[in-house]
Amino acid sequence: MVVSVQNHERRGRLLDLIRVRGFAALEELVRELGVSESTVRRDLDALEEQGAAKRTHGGVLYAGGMPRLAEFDERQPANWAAKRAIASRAAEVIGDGETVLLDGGTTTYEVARLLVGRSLQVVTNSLPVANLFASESRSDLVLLGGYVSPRTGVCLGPYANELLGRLHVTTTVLSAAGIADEGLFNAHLLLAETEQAMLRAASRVIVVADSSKFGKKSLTLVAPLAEIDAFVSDDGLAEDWRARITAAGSELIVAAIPPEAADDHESRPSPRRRHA
Amino acid sequence: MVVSVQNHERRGRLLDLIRVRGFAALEELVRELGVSESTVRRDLDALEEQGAAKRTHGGVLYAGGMPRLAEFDERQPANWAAKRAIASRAAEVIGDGETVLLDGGTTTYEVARLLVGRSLQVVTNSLPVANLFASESRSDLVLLGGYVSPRTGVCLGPYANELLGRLHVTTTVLSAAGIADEGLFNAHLLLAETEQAMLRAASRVIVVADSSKFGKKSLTLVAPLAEIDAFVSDDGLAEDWRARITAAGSELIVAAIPPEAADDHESRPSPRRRHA
DNA sequence: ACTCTGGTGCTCGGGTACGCGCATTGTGTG
DNA sequence: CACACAATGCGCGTACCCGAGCACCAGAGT
Repeated sequence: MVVSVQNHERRGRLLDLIRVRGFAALEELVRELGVSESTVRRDLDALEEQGAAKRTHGGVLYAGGMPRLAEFDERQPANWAAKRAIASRAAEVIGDGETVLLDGGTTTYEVARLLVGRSLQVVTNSLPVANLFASESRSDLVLLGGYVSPRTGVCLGPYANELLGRLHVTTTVLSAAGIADEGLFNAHLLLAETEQAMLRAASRVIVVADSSKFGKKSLTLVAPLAEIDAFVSDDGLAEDWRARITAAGSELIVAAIPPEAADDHESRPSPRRRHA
Repeated sequence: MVVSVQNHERRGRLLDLIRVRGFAALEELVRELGVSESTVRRDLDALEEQGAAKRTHGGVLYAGGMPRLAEFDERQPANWAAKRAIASRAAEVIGDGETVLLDGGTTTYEVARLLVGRSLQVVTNSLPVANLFASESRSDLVLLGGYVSPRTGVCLGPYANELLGRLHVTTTVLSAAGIADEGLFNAHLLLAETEQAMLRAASRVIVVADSSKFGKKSLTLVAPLAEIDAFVSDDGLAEDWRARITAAGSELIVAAIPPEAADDHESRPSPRRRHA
């Protein structure tokens, strides 16, 4: 049983197309491979049987791809609405040409998404964030090295801290697991050290955290409130916390969770009704 | 257009499901959201109009995805068959529990894919390779930092080299742009320095290169042949080159390019059998 | 209490992808 | 030279998905 080399060659090209695009319609595969629809269909069946691809109606999805990080999978949609609103405001205060240091975390990841395509120098310890900028020619990317935490995909450890000690950035965007009177809290001991190094490396420090983080403590203290130049949160933030932030000498930026089509929305019972 | 609260809430959950899975069938969305098919369809239309998702026949694809690296997009399918065969053999000679240093490049990426799930300590300067291991709990991952090359997605520069100087690994898997009598060649000057550091850090150095690389030179010399412990290539390698490799004191492993569908069986991502 | 409007679910006609079977072609073999 | 086998392409019946239209329901405004 000798399978012709063209067969094998074509399936290689096929899997390559799927692999590169992540998803491909059956029609375009027919066009690009120059064979009939039936043949592509059969190849796709074979590939699916091998587990290399997953068929869908009208196309095929690459399966042998990259696994996903736990933290990004467990994301809660309600929080995500706030995160996106916060990220939008945070991205506004970053100017073109700046050198930006981006922390790990889901909120900073949203900030990073909005910064893609801008003319920036980006420094990060987060693998997901780095992926966003890796192929972006408009911005330079510096990645901190070190041990990579499997759950969050951030680089930790002495190497990252050491490299940070020799860098300077205009703005650091930090995330936090909790914000209390004592200051910023984080759940990871090594990460706290790295974030402290991030603080020292920056002229301006911005903390992005949705309102649920305020009043919570976590494993370890990262920095007192006074060391933070600006907080960005959502409009669910309690009044007393707004006062405490400004009392600590930090700027407070409150993002409005989009009332309508911008995206999903959960709190605020009745924003406005246009029919008067 | 003002949308109700439940509407937003549901669309948020919807987009979140899509975001996490990358792709979702319409049927499962109906089941998990507990609404009718029509409603899901309408939501999907809205989401597509916002550019957040892309509809396909029978499902929906997340659109806010990650851009892809140039080098991996331009991959030639013919070479890829050889690369996969080579990677399969290279992965065999790496034992469980080893500390492996993986270079950037498409061939080493294939090696990395086969190593996912094995019990290993992985060190790499390649962002795509790091992504493979990032969420893998069975193996530890250390990422070299530094400036990230937009085209290839590898970390370069003095920081990466410096960190390498303090590491030791059992096996380094290197790629090469060309292999001539003088030794290994590479197209990138900074990368050559990093690869030299990789050589020094390892007890054993394996070079993976398809047969087309032999006899070619590139921009800069990385290392003489004698410093390489083993070469892994495909059976298209000319006889005189096989002789030259062994004459230089290096082991030569020749992978048979599967004449049939065999390569699909052997180099499947899933099985982690070892016949070493 | 009435109405108006936006949201939801159901249904139906149309289109399209799917799977299967068959004819054809090219290649290796006796 | 004849045969077998694999692979491809085409055609057809079927099932599924899609879009539009319509009826029902719930809440806000009058």
